[in-house]
Amino acid sequence: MIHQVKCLECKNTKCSIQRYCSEISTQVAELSKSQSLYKTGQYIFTEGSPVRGIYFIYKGKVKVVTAGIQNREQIVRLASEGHILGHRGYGGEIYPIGAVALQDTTVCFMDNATLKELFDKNPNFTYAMMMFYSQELRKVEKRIKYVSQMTVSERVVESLLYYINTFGYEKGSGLMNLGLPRKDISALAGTNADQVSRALSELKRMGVLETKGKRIYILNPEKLREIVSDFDIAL
Amino acid sequence: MIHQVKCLECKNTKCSIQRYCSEISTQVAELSKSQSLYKTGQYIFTEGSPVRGIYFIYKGKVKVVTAGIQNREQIVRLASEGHILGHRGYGGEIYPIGAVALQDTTVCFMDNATLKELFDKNPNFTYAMMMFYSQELRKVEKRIKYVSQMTVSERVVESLLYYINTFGYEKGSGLMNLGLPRKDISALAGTNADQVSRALSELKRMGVLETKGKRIYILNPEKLREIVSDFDIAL
DNA sequence: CGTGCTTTTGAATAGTATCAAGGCCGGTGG
DNA sequence: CCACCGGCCTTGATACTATTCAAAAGCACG
Repeated sequence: MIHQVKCLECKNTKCSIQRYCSEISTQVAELSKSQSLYKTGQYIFTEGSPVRGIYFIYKGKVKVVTAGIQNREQIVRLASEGHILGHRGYGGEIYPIGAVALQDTTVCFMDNATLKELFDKNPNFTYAMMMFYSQELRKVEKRIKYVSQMTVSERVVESLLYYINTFGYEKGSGLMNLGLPRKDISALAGTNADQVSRALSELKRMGVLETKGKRIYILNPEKLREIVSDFDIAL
Repeated sequence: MIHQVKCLECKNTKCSIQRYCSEISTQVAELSKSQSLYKTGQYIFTEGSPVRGIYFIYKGKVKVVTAGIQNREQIVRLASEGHILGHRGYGGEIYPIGAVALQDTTVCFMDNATLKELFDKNPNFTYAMMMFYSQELRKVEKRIKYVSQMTVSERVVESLLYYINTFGYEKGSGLMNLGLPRKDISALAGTNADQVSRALSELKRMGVLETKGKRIYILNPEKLREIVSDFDIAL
């Protein structure tokens, strides 16, 4: 629990609460909302724990994970400022996934009861959330498609693209923000660190990127997109 | 367009409209709803076509498909009586998937405008649909997990289980309703017919099922579940 | 400068897709 | 009723891809 930013004063324009809830409701929310800081590597909530509510990322970067077979970590989603966490659990008993801070991250939390009250008082908010879920569903299904039909190298490329779309990279050098270890890339691509290394070496030979230790520099994002262009379906 | 069943007289208790919309709204819906019959093999809507609204299965069985690489068909979902179709598209421009009747199927159609009106007048309906989307999201993510971590044989087992959960099978003989060709099983499991055949042979040797031509008899559903029990996560 | 971790690469192994051939139905027409 | 045909199913051989294990090299940190 840290310095509290009130919804009414919040500058995060991506937050659905601010956009779709009337002022009165926002004040209701204020009462029950809490804001917390999580340090790099810390769990915001864990897979299998009871659903207490929904989180909004105020600032920071997060990976959403699930434990696969033999407890191998699988990254389900990357999220940053303005994104919602824990919505997959809403309506269920326990969170089917966990969320880990990739850097120091501030999140707003709203418990189930408050959330329900907001839904009841703001049909527009409910509608907006429904549309959000619908969009998420389309995204996940696109993901299913590439997970099941791409080769390992292609999945690595897709992961890199997803990564720079979500977290960005330095326009000049091409350095990817927040050096993601190979282990994380492999958890995103659904393979192991060895294969990621091979795939990256191949991409180096093609001249689309450069690596210096664990740092990855994207030199030719266009060419990256070309590699997986066959899979690009309308979202 | 066939014999019309009015929402108010509809006996389909699974339909969300009937459950969550007030009587007045139901009458509004009545005006714009249409009901159509699709013959086996016929497309209810195709991937890539503009989103006109949402479909509800009144009676029948449907597969939801998407074209993969090299136009290889991939089955995204199986649906039967009471299930919703086309909701993934809602809020988007075009349907990201298509729907094909697996047997003669009657569906109710509701266009975007009517749907929006129902949402506006029935917050409970919006809320129910939101919860539905949330649940769908959890399901699809469970699917991602098994698609990316199971072996081919395991995916075939999972497909069979999914199939009998959705469409059922004769309790006595174990005969699966609606003989699904190997090609469809492979489209569901994300592989080809050859591999499905191998997996089925293996299952035959294990004594969990029997085949007679294209017909599949499930002898030991419990043992089937055991095979993939490592992947069972809470939904 | 070690020390420990991550990355990279090679080699062996396992798993999967593809191709081809043969067999088994299921339907059609003589 | 039976013979034929076409399509689907099954299975083997082969090529390819991915995983695993092991070892060496590189980097980060004290």
